[in-house]
Amino acid sequence: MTPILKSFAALSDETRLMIVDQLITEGELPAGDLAPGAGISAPAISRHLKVLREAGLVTQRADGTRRLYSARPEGLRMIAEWTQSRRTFWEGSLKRLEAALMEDGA
Amino acid sequence: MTPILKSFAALSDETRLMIVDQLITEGELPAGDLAPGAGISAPAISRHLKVLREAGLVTQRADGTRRLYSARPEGLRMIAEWTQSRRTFWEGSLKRLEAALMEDGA
DNA sequence: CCTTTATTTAACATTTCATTTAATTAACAT
DNA sequence: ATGTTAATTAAATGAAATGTTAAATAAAGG
Repeated sequence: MTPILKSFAALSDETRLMIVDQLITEGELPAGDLAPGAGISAPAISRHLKVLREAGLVTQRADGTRRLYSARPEGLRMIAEWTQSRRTFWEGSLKRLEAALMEDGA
Repeated sequence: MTPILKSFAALSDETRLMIVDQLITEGELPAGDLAPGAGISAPAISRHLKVLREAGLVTQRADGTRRLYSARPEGLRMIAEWTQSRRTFWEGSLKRLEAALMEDGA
Protein backbone atom coordinates (compact mmCIF):
# COMPACT_ATOMS: atom_id res chain seq x y z
CA MET A 1 0.00 0.00 0.00
CA THR A 2 1.42 3.30 -1.13
CA PRO A 3 1.95 6.03 1.51
CA ILE A 4 -0.59 8.48 0.09
CA LEU A 5 -3.20 5.75 -0.04
CA LYS A 6 -2.50 4.90 3.55
CA SER A 7 -2.96 8.54 4.49
CA PHE A 8 -6.31 8.79 2.76
CA ALA A 9 -7.44 5.50 4.28
CA ALA A 10 -6.39 6.68 7.73
CA LEU A 11 -8.45 9.85 7.40
CA SER A 12 -11.47 8.18 5.84
CA ASP A 13 -12.88 7.31 9.26
CA GLU A 14 -14.79 9.91 11.24
CA THR A 15 -13.31 8.92 14.60
CA ARG A 16 -9.77 9.13 13.27
CA LEU A 17 -10.40 12.48 11.62
CA MET A 18 -11.67 13.78 14.96
CA ILE A 19 -8.63 12.45 16.76
CA VAL A 20 -6.28 14.21 14.36
CA ASP A 21 -8.28 17.42 14.62
CA GLN A 22 -8.16 17.27 18.39
CA LEU A 23 -4.42 16.68 18.44
CA ILE A 24 -3.87 19.57 16.05
CA THR A 25 -5.98 22.03 18.02
CA GLU A 26 -5.14 20.92 21.57
CA GLY A 27 -1.60 19.69 21.09
CA GLU A 28 -0.06 16.62 22.70
CA LEU A 29 -2.53 14.41 24.58
CA PRO A 30 -2.47 11.02 26.33
CA ALA A 31 -4.44 8.23 24.65
CA GLY A 32 -6.87 8.25 27.54
CA ASP A 33 -7.92 11.83 26.87
CA LEU A 34 -8.99 10.99 23.36
CA ALA A 35 -11.47 8.25 24.19
CA PRO A 36 -14.16 10.24 26.03
CA GLY A 37 -14.59 12.75 23.25
CA ALA A 38 -15.06 10.06 20.65
CA GLY A 39 -17.60 8.19 22.75
CA ILE A 40 -16.06 4.78 22.25
CA SER A 41 -13.95 2.40 24.31
CA ALA A 42 -10.25 2.72 24.99
CA PRO A 43 -9.28 -0.34 22.93
CA ALA A 44 -11.08 1.12 19.92
CA ILE A 45 -9.17 4.39 20.29
CA SER A 46 -5.95 2.48 20.68
CA ARG A 47 -6.54 0.74 17.37
CA HIS A 48 -7.34 4.00 15.62
CA LEU A 49 -4.16 5.50 16.98
CA LYS A 50 -2.21 2.58 15.61
CA VAL A 51 -3.68 3.16 12.14
CA LEU A 52 -2.80 6.86 12.37
CA ARG A 53 0.71 6.04 13.56
CA GLU A 54 1.27 3.62 10.69
CA ALA A 55 0.07 6.28 8.27
CA GLY A 56 2.59 8.72 9.74
CA LEU A 57 -0.11 11.14 10.84
CA VAL A 58 0.62 11.03 14.57
CA THR A 59 3.59 10.23 16.79
CA GLN A 60 3.74 8.63 20.20
CA ARG A 61 6.02 9.12 23.16
CA ALA A 62 6.00 7.39 26.54
CA ASP A 63 5.57 9.17 29.85
CA GLY A 64 5.28 6.67 32.67
CA THR A 65 2.27 4.49 31.99
CA ARG A 66 0.85 7.06 29.61
CA ARG A 67 1.32 7.31 25.87
CA LEU A 68 1.33 10.87 24.65
CA TYR A 69 0.21 11.46 21.09
CA SER A 70 0.84 14.44 18.79
CA ALA A 71 -0.16 15.30 15.25
CA ARG A 72 2.66 14.94 12.77
CA PRO A 73 2.88 17.81 10.29
CA GLU A 74 4.84 15.79 7.71
CA GLY A 75 1.82 13.54 7.38
CA LEU A 76 -0.45 16.42 6.48
CA ARG A 77 2.19 17.83 4.18
CA MET A 78 2.22 14.62 2.14
CA ILE A 79 -1.49 14.97 1.49
CA ALA A 80 -1.15 18.65 0.66
CA GLU A 81 1.62 17.87 -1.82
CA TRP A 82 -0.24 15.06 -3.51
CA THR A 83 -3.33 17.17 -3.96
CA GLN A 84 -1.37 20.23 -5.06
CA SER A 85 0.60 18.32 -7.68
CA ARG A 86 -2.64 17.04 -9.21
CA ARG A 87 -4.31 20.41 -9.12
CA THR A 88 -1.31 22.01 -10.78
CA PHE A 89 -1.23 19.42 -13.51
CA TRP A 90 -4.96 19.70 -14.00
CA GLU A 91 -4.90 23.47 -14.29
CA GLY A 92 -2.00 23.22 -16.71
CA SER A 93 -4.03 20.84 -18.82
CA LEU A 94 -6.90 23.30 -18.85
CA LYS A 95 -4.61 26.04 -20.15
CA ARG A 96 -3.30 23.76 -22.89
CA LEU A 97 -6.83 22.81 -23.83
CA GLU A 98 -7.86 26.45 -23.98
CA ALA A 99 -4.90 27.25 -26.19
CA ALA A 100 -5.77 24.39 -28.52
CA LEU A 101 -9.36 25.56 -28.77
CA MET A 102 -8.22 29.11 -29.52
CA GLU A 103 -6.07 27.83 -32.39
CA ASP A 104 -8.95 25.81 -33.82
CA GLY A 105 -11.31 28.70 -33.44
CA ALA A 106 -8.98 31.16 -35.14
CA MET B 1 -21.10 11.91 6.39
CA THR B 2 -19.23 15.17 6.04
CA PRO B 3 -17.92 16.10 2.56
CA ILE B 4 -14.24 15.97 3.43
CA LEU B 5 -14.68 12.54 4.97
CA LYS B 6 -16.39 11.35 1.84
CA SER B 7 -13.49 12.65 -0.22
CA PHE B 8 -10.91 10.84 1.84
CA ALA B 9 -12.98 7.68 1.81
CA ALA B 10 -13.35 7.89 -1.96
CA LEU B 11 -9.58 8.14 -2.41
CA SER B 12 -8.71 5.47 0.14
CA ASP B 13 -9.12 2.74 -2.46
CA GLU B 14 -6.26 2.00 -4.83
CA THR B 15 -8.49 1.46 -7.85
CA ARG B 16 -10.30 4.74 -7.32
CA LEU B 17 -7.07 6.66 -6.83
CA MET B 18 -5.85 5.22 -10.13
CA ILE B 19 -9.07 6.21 -11.88
CA VAL B 20 -8.78 9.79 -10.66
CA ASP B 21 -5.12 9.94 -11.65
CA GLN B 22 -5.94 8.63 -15.09
CA LEU B 23 -8.74 11.14 -15.60
CA ILE B 24 -6.47 13.96 -14.48
CA THR B 25 -3.61 13.01 -16.77
CA GLU B 26 -5.56 11.81 -19.81
CA GLY B 27 -8.65 14.01 -19.56
CA GLU B 28 -12.20 12.95 -20.27
CA LEU B 29 -12.65 9.20 -20.82
CA PRO B 30 -15.58 6.80 -21.28
CA ALA B 31 -16.24 4.37 -18.43
CA GLY B 32 -15.23 1.48 -20.65
CA ASP B 33 -11.70 2.81 -21.10
CA LEU B 34 -11.06 2.76 -17.37
CA ALA B 35 -11.81 -0.91 -16.74
CA PRO B 36 -8.89 -2.53 -18.64
CA GLY B 37 -6.21 -0.59 -16.79
CA ALA B 38 -7.68 -1.48 -13.41
CA GLY B 39 -7.84 -5.20 -14.20
CA ILE B 40 -11.35 -5.62 -12.91
CA SER B 41 -14.76 -6.00 -14.49
CA ALA B 42 -16.88 -3.20 -15.93
CA PRO B 43 -19.51 -3.41 -13.18
CA ALA B 44 -16.81 -3.00 -10.55
CA ILE B 45 -15.52 0.12 -12.29
CA SER B 46 -19.03 1.45 -12.58
CA ARG B 47 -19.46 1.19 -8.83
CA HIS B 48 -16.16 2.92 -8.17
CA LEU B 49 -17.21 5.73 -10.49
CA LYS B 50 -20.42 6.10 -8.55
CA VAL B 51 -18.49 6.50 -5.31
CA LEU B 52 -16.24 9.10 -6.92
CA ARG B 53 -19.25 10.94 -8.34
CA GLU B 54 -20.97 11.04 -4.96
CA ALA B 55 -17.79 12.40 -3.42
CA GLY B 56 -17.74 15.16 -6.05
CA LEU B 57 -14.40 14.05 -7.44
CA VAL B 58 -15.55 13.26 -10.97
CA THR B 59 -18.37 14.31 -13.27
CA GLN B 60 -20.25 12.38 -15.89
CA ARG B 61 -21.81 13.40 -19.18
CA ALA B 62 -23.67 11.29 -21.72
CA ASP B 63 -22.55 10.78 -25.29
CA GLY B 64 -24.79 8.27 -27.02
CA THR B 65 -24.51 5.01 -25.11
CA ARG B 66 -21.27 6.09 -23.52
CA ARG B 67 -20.72 7.88 -20.25
CA LEU B 68 -17.78 10.23 -20.35
CA TYR B 69 -16.05 10.91 -17.05
CA SER B 70 -13.79 13.80 -16.07
CA ALA B 71 -11.91 14.75 -12.93
CA ARG B 72 -13.56 17.56 -11.00
CA PRO B 73 -11.10 20.21 -9.77
CA GLU B 74 -13.43 21.46 -7.02
CA GLY B 75 -13.16 18.02 -5.43
CA LEU B 76 -9.40 18.21 -5.25
CA ARG B 77 -9.58 21.79 -4.07
CA MET B 78 -11.67 20.78 -1.08
CA ILE B 79 -8.99 18.33 0.02
CA ALA B 80 -6.26 20.89 -0.53
CA GLU B 81 -8.13 23.44 1.55
CA TRP B 82 -8.86 21.09 4.41
CA THR B 83 -5.25 20.01 4.62
CA GLN B 84 -3.90 23.52 4.22
CA SER B 85 -6.12 24.94 6.95
CA ARG B 86 -4.87 22.30 9.38
CA ARG B 87 -1.26 22.80 8.43
CA THR B 88 -1.58 26.52 8.87
CA PHE B 89 -3.17 26.17 12.27
CA TRP B 90 -0.62 23.61 13.30
CA GLU B 91 2.34 25.72 12.25
CA GLY B 92 0.81 28.69 14.04
CA SER B 93 0.55 26.60 17.19
CA LEU B 94 4.18 25.65 16.89
CA LYS B 95 5.18 29.29 16.71
CA ARG B 96 3.10 30.13 19.80
CA LEU B 97 4.65 27.20 21.64
CA GLU B 98 8.14 28.33 20.71
CA ALA B 99 7.38 31.84 21.89
CA ALA B 100 6.08 30.51 25.21
CA LEU B 101 9.20 28.42 25.71
CA MET B 102 11.41 31.39 24.92
CA GLU B 103 9.64 33.44 27.60
CA ASP B 104 10.07 30.70 30.16
CA GLY B 105 13.68 30.25 29.22
CA ALA B 106 14.48 33.96 29.51
C1' DC C 1 -38.38 -4.32 -34.78
C1' DC C 2 -34.10 -6.77 -33.64
C1' DT C 3 -29.29 -6.64 -32.63
C1' DT C 4 -25.27 -4.70 -30.95
C1' DT C 5 -22.64 -1.83 -27.84
C1' DA C 6 -21.91 0.68 -23.44
C1' DT C 7 -23.10 0.99 -18.95
C1' DT C 8 -25.53 0.30 -14.82
C1' DT C 9 -28.25 -2.44 -11.36
C1' DA C 10 -29.25 -6.87 -8.82
C1' DA C 11 -28.00 -10.78 -6.32
C1' DC C 12 -24.68 -13.10 -4.09
C1' DA C 13 -20.05 -14.64 -2.00
C1' DT C 14 -15.96 -13.09 0.17
C1' DT C 15 -13.12 -10.06 2.55
C1' DT C 16 -12.07 -6.29 5.28
C1' DC C 17 -13.01 -3.08 9.04
C1' DA C 18 -14.72 -1.27 13.50
C1' DT C 19 -16.11 -2.32 17.79
C1' DT C 20 -16.69 -4.80 22.21
C1' DT C 21 -15.33 -7.63 26.22
C1' DA C 22 -11.69 -10.06 28.25
C1' DA C 23 -6.94 -10.78 29.01
C1' DT C 24 -2.11 -8.90 29.08
C1' DT C 25 1.68 -5.76 29.69
C1' DA C 26 4.00 -1.95 31.97
C1' DA C 27 4.81 1.64 35.32
C1' DC C 28 4.08 3.27 39.64
C1' DA C 29 2.69 3.60 44.68
C1' DT C 30 1.86 1.45 49.14
C1' DA D 1 4.98 -8.35 46.84
C1' DT D 2 0.29 -6.36 45.85
C1' DG D 3 -2.83 -3.54 44.02
C1' DT D 4 -3.97 0.31 40.83
C1' DT D 5 -3.98 2.89 36.70
C1' DA D 6 -2.96 3.44 31.61
C1' DA D 7 -2.70 1.37 27.50
C1' DT D 8 -2.40 -2.25 24.22
C1' DT D 9 -3.36 -6.87 22.26
C1' DA D 10 -6.52 -11.02 21.51
C1' DA D 11 -10.72 -13.11 20.27
C1' DA D 12 -15.34 -12.72 18.68
C1' DT D 13 -18.97 -10.46 16.24
C1' DG D 14 -21.54 -7.62 13.16
C1' DA D 15 -21.54 -4.25 9.46
C1' DA D 16 -19.73 -2.41 5.30
C1' DA D 17 -17.02 -2.69 1.10
C1' DT D 18 -15.50 -5.12 -3.05
C1' DG D 19 -15.66 -8.28 -6.55
C1' DT D 20 -18.13 -11.64 -9.79
C1' DT D 21 -21.80 -13.19 -12.97
C1' DA D 22 -26.28 -12.45 -14.77
C1' DA D 23 -30.02 -9.43 -15.91
C1' DA D 24 -31.82 -4.76 -17.02
C1' DT D 25 -31.60 -0.30 -19.45
C1' DA D 26 -30.65 2.79 -23.12
C1' DA D 27 -28.96 4.58 -27.45
C1' DA D 28 -27.75 3.53 -32.38
C1' DG D 29 -27.90 1.16 -36.64
C1' DG D 30 -29.44 -2.14 -40.02
